[in-house]
Amino acid sequence: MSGDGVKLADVAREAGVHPSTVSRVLSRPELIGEPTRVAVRAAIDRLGYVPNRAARQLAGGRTGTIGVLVPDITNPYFARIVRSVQRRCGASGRTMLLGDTDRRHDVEQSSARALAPSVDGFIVCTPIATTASWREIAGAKPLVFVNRRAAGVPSVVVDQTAIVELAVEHLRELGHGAIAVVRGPNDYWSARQRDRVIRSLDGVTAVGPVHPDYEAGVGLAAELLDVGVTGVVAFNDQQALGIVAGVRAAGGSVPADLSVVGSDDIDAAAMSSPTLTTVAAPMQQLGETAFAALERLLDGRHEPASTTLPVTLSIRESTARPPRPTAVKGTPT
Amino acid sequence: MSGDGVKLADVAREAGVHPSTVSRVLSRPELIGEPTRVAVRAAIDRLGYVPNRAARQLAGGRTGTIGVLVPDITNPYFARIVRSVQRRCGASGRTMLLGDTDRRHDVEQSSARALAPSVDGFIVCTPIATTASWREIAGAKPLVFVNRRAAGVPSVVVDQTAIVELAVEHLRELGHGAIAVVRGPNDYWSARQRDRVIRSLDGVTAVGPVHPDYEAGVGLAAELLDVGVTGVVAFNDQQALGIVAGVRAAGGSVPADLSVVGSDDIDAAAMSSPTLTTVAAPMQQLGETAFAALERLLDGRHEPASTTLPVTLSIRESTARPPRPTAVKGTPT
DNA sequence: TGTGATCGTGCAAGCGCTTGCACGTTGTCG
DNA sequence: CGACAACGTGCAAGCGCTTGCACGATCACA
Repeated sequence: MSGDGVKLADVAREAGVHPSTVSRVLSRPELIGEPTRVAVRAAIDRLGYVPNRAARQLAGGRTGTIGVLVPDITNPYFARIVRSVQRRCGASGRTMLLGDTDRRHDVEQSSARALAPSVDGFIVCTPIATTASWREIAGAKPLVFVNRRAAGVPSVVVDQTAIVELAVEHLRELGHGAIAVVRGPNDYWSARQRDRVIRSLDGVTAVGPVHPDYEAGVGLAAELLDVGVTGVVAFNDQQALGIVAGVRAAGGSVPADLSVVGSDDIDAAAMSSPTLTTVAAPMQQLGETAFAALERLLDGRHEPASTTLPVTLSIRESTARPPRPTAVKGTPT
Repeated sequence: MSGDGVKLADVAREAGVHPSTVSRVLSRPELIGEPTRVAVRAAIDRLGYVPNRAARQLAGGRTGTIGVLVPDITNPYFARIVRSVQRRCGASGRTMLLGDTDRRHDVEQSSARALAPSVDGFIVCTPIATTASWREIAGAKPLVFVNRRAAGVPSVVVDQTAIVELAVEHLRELGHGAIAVVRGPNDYWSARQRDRVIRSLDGVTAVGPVHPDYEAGVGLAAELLDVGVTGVVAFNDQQALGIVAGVRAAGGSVPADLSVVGSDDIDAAAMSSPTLTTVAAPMQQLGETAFAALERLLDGRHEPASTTLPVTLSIRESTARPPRPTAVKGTPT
């Protein structure tokens, strides 16, 4: 009821024990005898005691807080990750400090540095594949990367290979022969992964690099139509939606003139028209896995392992058979 | 460069002054003589000193952190607000603690309580219009409401009246006579505001209450078509997009058969097809204004003022002239 | 019944910083 | 030229909690 302003000492007095005993009931209950423990617990919620984080951190060194860095919280992809991390935090009594780096690479580093003293560890979502300066931070504080791998740093990524393969395979099955895959920015880790796959695929045209957003997608549509492909795999859903809009603006239609596959499966993919066929990324799982990995690090179980999460194809309306089945584009024999 | 592990005392030694002097250079520089101040500042960035938040909070009482509570961070509306608050925080050297309440009203209260000891104040975004228990919290910690008003608590809201009026007016100008306005959930503050306006408008049918999301919008479409309205004002953009999809699913078309106006202007509104005419809410400004209000509170300038932010109509493709201009629906005279 | 191991709790020293107070210097005025 | 006011800086007492250590009680075993 009261709740605020109650401190450890008050609880101790109420329970008739020493403050340190109360402290231990909270942090290492197994050390305290059953009856005392019960009494202290009773006193705690009778008084509505909430530990003072600052004091706890100062004394104990641990903050009970983890920092999450994302390039842009308004991007539903990251918002989903953040939400799942936040939930996990709540469930384990931690709090989450969010840092939106505004897509600026330099901001990432500086906000990491600024947050560092107030967090136990970081979950860093950044598409950009620079590693050097992160090592310094990762060395000092536990750190988990999301969606980008770096030797020696634990990370959770989405299977970029599968994204491209699933999408292309789907288009092929529909009968598409001339397929384009849009490349992402050169400095994206995921883009590099995909590039590798794209190169390994026959009869697939790489387009770009193109920025993974709606506007860029719109701008891309005309080119795609010109090139004469009948199916395209966008870098993400926003871009895919842009392509759809661009095709329409150019007087074409999706999927009649061009089949479009997105990537991620953000909410808007199911809300668009036509609804977007896309390779769904397990964003919630990304967050949860990253959180679990970080917790393990915090518990001292060092294991800079990297997890790759699978993706699934979500078939909707933006893909269909090509105007007329084209022959597989390849080197004429 | 080193940076971490450097403490006040180190800086003091480096600069050849007493720790308290360094502390004052940081918090109340005007008390310190010019030369000393300069020397200390130099020492600070030579060593890359970053103050320890926990210690600072424990000693000073202030946390330098503000808590932001939102119902759902994956909702772009709130994401935008959060981002703008976060930016302001960064600019003023504070940090932001994000609490996603998962749309659960009970979670709001408990996470507020849990966060309370580690923040200087709150920005609370909650559509639900319960006040009682918040008073307790607001009494203890500075608090600013976003998008809901409550006597005695400073708040920043969007002009709900204008939303409905602008939208209806726009439809009328296009020649619509039979206009429906979708009501929001009864416990939303904004819904109650809008209800008042709706009632005051002649020839406007209130529909609902209907939940403000995509699915609900889809479900609503058939009913709207049946009722015979030619224009509808949705509660928000997600719902509007749902209505568009629902109309299409029912074999109709937007805006040919039904003009749809959304509210908020989330990114998806411009990315949908047809693009959505909507009443744009200044989400960034919402966040900034709330932040400014909270800062003023923190500075002791008590002023439980309430700000109402204006909205603007964004005309796009989802509204057009009705099939054929209908007579204004009203009581036959 | 004596001895040592085991368990439960108290004790007190900080964690890194802020801040009211005291003290020594200058500068100012009569 | 003495008294007094700024002014600038040092001093030290905490803020609320954690934790290594010490200590008394209890128990098992010989």
